[in-house]
Amino acid sequence: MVERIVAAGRSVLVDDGYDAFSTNRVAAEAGISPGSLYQYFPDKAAILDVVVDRYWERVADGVAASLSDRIAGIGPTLVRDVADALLTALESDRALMRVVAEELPLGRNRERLSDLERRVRDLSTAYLAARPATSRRPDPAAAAWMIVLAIENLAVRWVLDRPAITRDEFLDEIVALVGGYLLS
Amino acid sequence: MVERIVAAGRSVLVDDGYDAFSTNRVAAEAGISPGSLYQYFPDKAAILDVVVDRYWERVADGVAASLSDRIAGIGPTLVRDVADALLTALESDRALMRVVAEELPLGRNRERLSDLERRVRDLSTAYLAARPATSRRPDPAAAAWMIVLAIENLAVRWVLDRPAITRDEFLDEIVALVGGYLLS
Amino acid sequence: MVERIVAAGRSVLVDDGYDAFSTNRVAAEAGISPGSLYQYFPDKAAILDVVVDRYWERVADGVAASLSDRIAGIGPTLVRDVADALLTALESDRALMRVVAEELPLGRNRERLSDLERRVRDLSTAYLAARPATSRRPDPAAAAWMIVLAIENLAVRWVLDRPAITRDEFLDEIVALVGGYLLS
Amino acid sequence: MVERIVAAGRSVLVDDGYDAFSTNRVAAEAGISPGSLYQYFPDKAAILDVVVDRYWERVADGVAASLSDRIAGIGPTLVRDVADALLTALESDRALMRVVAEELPLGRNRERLSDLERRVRDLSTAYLAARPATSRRPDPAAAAWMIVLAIENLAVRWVLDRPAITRDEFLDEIVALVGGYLLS
DNA sequence: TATGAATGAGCATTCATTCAT
DNA sequence: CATGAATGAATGCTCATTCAT
Repeated sequence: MVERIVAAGRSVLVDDGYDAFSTNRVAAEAGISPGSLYQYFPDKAAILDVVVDRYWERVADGVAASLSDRIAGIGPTLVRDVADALLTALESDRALMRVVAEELPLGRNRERLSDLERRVRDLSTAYLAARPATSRRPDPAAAAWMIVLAIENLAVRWVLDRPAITRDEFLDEIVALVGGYLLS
Repeated sequence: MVERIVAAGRSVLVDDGYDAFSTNRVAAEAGISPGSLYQYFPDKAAILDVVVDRYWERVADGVAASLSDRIAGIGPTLVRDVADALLTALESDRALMRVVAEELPLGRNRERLSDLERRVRDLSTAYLAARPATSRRPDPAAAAWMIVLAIENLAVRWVLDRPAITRDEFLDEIVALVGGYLLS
Repeated sequence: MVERIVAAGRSVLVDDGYDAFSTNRVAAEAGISPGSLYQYFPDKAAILDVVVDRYWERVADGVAASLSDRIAGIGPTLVRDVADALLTALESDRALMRVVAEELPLGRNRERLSDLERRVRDLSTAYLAARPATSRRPDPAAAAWMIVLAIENLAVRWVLDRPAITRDEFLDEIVALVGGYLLS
Repeated sequence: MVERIVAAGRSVLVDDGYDAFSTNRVAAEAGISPGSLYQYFPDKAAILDVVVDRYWERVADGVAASLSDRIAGIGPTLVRDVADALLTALESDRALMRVVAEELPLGRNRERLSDLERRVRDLSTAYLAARPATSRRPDPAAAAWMIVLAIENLAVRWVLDRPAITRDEFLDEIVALVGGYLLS
């Protein structure tokens, strides 16, 4: 039932936009009564949160999977593969992403997003600290912070804005950005 | 009077948040009657737009000033100076920035922000195209797109998240990021 | 509940006039909250329409009943009986009629009223066409139009203005008006 | 200046309808400031009243002229001529009449209209009382009341509804209506 | 006299939430 | 559990009127 409501929430968000995301609308879409919503969620914001969380969770899972794949045998394509995974995850539901990224107050995304960022950042920090040869940056934590946010944001914008760069070119640029940064 | 209303709008936004940004609340803050708002603005959104526009305008002006200062005698500190200017501009009203960046639907920021991005991007593209020596990146437009968005977002996040990096360190990292990228 | 609202609407109209017919006023009179109005009516106009329609419906029903009673055995008192029925129906809620006729934009009454007029006119036209002996008027449709409007308006004005003519005298005059007209 | 305002009021009424008849709109149309309206009229209703009064005054004048023309040498075409004059007067500003008759609360027309009705009714009563031969109706005042209202309303409706009767036919019917009535 | 900015009570309408059934 | 009618505070906005200039 929670599933039903969350799915309805996603539909409303994608089909009608954030402004139409009212409890009545979601309940109607879910085929239940407005009152029933409150048996499963404390308030409207909680429904939205779950819908949004689910999205970022999916993204985080995609990236994490790629990361743990790679962590075993770290290779020269680590960055590219992670960025690739991020792009793939982001694109998995572009309709929802558009609404989430453009119509929702950013704050609503923050907590989930911070989790993802923190996870990847911690991993990166550890990686950089463990392999001094890969980086000339003085502060591994700072470097990880820079890299993670830069990649995340560029990936989001690339998906959203569809600039005149192909996916492969974009990944090349990401690799260049990270590689050049670490070694300079 | 427009000033009074805009100032009141900023106050409400900063003090009470986006959800409290109602016409009555703004009018009360401005010490005028709700009806008077409509002598100067066609509707509520227009007030908000001006408040937000003013902020981004200030940011854009700061960056543009730094850019035109530097363009005369381009030196090795171009990137650092621009990033510095951006940070300074962003920090000029951090309270407002927090609300603008976290509570407002991103879409509302987009137009103004896109202007700024485009201006800086075009300038950067031209710069890169004119001085092939500064960059090994194959596509100047793509490189400019990468750099501008990366700097912008990192700067915003640095101001917002106040991570454990000093301002100077952060600027160093930005310089390293851009420099390393262009030369790799 | 629809009944409750319509009754409240009538009360407000009768007691406080058209200008006081606000959704809040009607809701208060009905002892419900403003929001509840919208569970049963799409907007304020719809409430007013029902109140007014109900009145004219009652009038139409009264006249129609008298008409179908009489149509079986048409007699010399047809006109008098119909006018009598009209008067009775009109008088059934004189307080409401006053507001409906004097404070409402005529346009709002027109549709309902036109229905009633058309029904009676069509019946009259058929009657006159079928019995040439009853009328020397060349055009039955035109004659029916004249008669119906004349009676309707005179009846409304008699009820509203309460002139110095008794009900019976008034009905006599109506009979004379119609009778004289048809035979001249 | 009063003229200017009244003319502006008429324009607004005719061009934009009763709902658009706001003090600001009228002032703008008159090319003056809203405040100046109140130098010449106590309130909005007063402006509307004058606009409407002017219309009915013109109608009354037209009818009165025809009446006094005819009163000298009364002839068999009295009724027809008066009805003709009424029609002409009514049609003199059909655009305004439409708004006045369909969008305005009837009450607003009443006073002026009552004047006209009373004048014609009194004249008719006197006429009928003075010439018993012209009427078999027992009560001249009642007969005058009937006739005046019937003609007035039929004329208004004829102008408004434009039914399938020519002007001449309509006048014939009016004559038949009145003539038949008085002699029956 | 003329102005027009300022007023502010009032309006129709929405919607997250509750609770009796 | 589920319902959905009922809620009512809150919203954005209007406009007849005033009054300092």
